[in-house]
Amino acid sequence: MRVYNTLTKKKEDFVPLRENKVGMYVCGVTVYDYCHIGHARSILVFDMIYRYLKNKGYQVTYVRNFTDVDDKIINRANKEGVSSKEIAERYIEAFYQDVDTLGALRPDVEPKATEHIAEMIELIKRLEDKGIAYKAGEDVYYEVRKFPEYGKLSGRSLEEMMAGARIEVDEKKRDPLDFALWKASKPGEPWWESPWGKGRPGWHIECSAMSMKYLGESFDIHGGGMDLIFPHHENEIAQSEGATGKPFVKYWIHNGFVNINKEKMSKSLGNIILIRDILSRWDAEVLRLFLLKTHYRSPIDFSYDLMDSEKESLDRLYRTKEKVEDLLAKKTSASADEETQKVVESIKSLHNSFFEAMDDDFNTALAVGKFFEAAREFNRFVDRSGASEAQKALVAEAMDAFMKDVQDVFGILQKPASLWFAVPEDGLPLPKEEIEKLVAERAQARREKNFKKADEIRDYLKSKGIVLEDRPDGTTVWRLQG
RNA sequence: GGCGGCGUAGCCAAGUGGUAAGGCAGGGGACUGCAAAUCCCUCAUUCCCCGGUUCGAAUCCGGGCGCCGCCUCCA
Repeated sequence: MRVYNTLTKKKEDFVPLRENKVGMYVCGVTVYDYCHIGHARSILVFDMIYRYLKNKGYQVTYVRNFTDVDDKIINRANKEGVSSKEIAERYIEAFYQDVDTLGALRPDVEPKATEHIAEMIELIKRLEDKGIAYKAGEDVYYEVRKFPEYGKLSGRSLEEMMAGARIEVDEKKRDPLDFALWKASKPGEPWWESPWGKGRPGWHIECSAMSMKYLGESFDIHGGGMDLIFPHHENEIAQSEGATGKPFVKYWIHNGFVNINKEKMSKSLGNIILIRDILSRWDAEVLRLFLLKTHYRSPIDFSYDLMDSEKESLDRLYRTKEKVEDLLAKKTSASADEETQKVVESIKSLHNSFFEAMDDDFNTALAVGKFFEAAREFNRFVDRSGASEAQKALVAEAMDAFMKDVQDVFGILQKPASLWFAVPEDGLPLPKEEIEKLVAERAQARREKNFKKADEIRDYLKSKGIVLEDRPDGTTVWRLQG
């Protein structure tokens, strides 16, 4: 398996530090508001990576934190006149609602910053002892000039950054790029006792402290959105390696951004789309497929139209799944004849290509394409050949094996097809009884060759948004349009 | 100003030296009483433009145009 490493700017062979074990840390969210589509991408990209590593047999320890002490939380709390704790708890709960609906697997550990203050203080003390951190007033800063490799992740030198610095010069800092490890708390802010007085941690130190606590001083994968490369991850490296003298992370993985109409989503542009808004309109699997069809490092442009067309794609895969389910239900023991064998081999070969694509830096777009090709092979055999049900079932088994991995790794096609196509009991354009009565009437009319009446009924239902599908066995199924 | 990315069909998108995956939409056909679904064919002689390297380039090099991100909180 090869993985693109932000640190080296190259694809590298993936070799975990400890055989068969993978430690993975992903920067979670600051809990001061509802999560948006950008968070969803990061969550789902790393969910896919976590799922794939497990699927390949690695023993993965996945850690994702909550930043529950931060300026933005404090501001929100003050604005609402409640405690920071209350804000954090509220949005942690909202976060869980969102990720659960998205079908993202829970990480193995989900540490909160406020529960690891002691570890952070410990780490800051280590840096202080080494002379890398300095106290300035009640604050403690990291002295970037003491870490010669500062800038290695983001690919810039201190000199370049100094030249282009738009950072306001803080009198207390020795250097404008120095960053806070510990901040003295102002009145009304949460605080903890520390060797430097009452205060709270800087943002970057929590990830160094928590990742090393749960994964060790050196671990395999650290991920997050592209925007975290600088300064957050750069500072994490400086803190961790500065303290331990050991390489912090082997592979840095960063996902691309979600844009709205080619523009970055931002509060100031007012183009934020929340996860919960999307999930009220589409099933989470539609969003997953939408994201999967673009490589995780590329920017992706979100739009409702694109989601609609992705829904069409998924429906198609579910129709295929429906046929697989039906065939497996009545499977019999038979050995494959020559034609069947050919199709089975072809599907297996595509199944294999799926893994090859995934092994190449998680090329989900290619991998999804392979599954669509297999679906076509399967449909062609099942709907067109004169093969027996037993032979078709053998092909369905090969397709099912492929689909199991797609479900496992991509988190799509997880429902029974009947559930996917199930119509809601309420909110139907017509009462369910009436629809079924009309469908039965039409069936009668068709038996009597009264096609005029049959078509009238079908057109009427169509005008109400109900589509009929006559099966070869004489039955008729109905579905809601799009 | 510094650093980085991108530009492939109507739309989305994979492909980084060997002759353009896949999906959505569209057109034609098979199937069907007619449809729907499914399948087949079709839909980029060409990958932003101009030069160059090469037997061979969407892929490498040089120049240009356009879009975007980071350098400040940010997934």
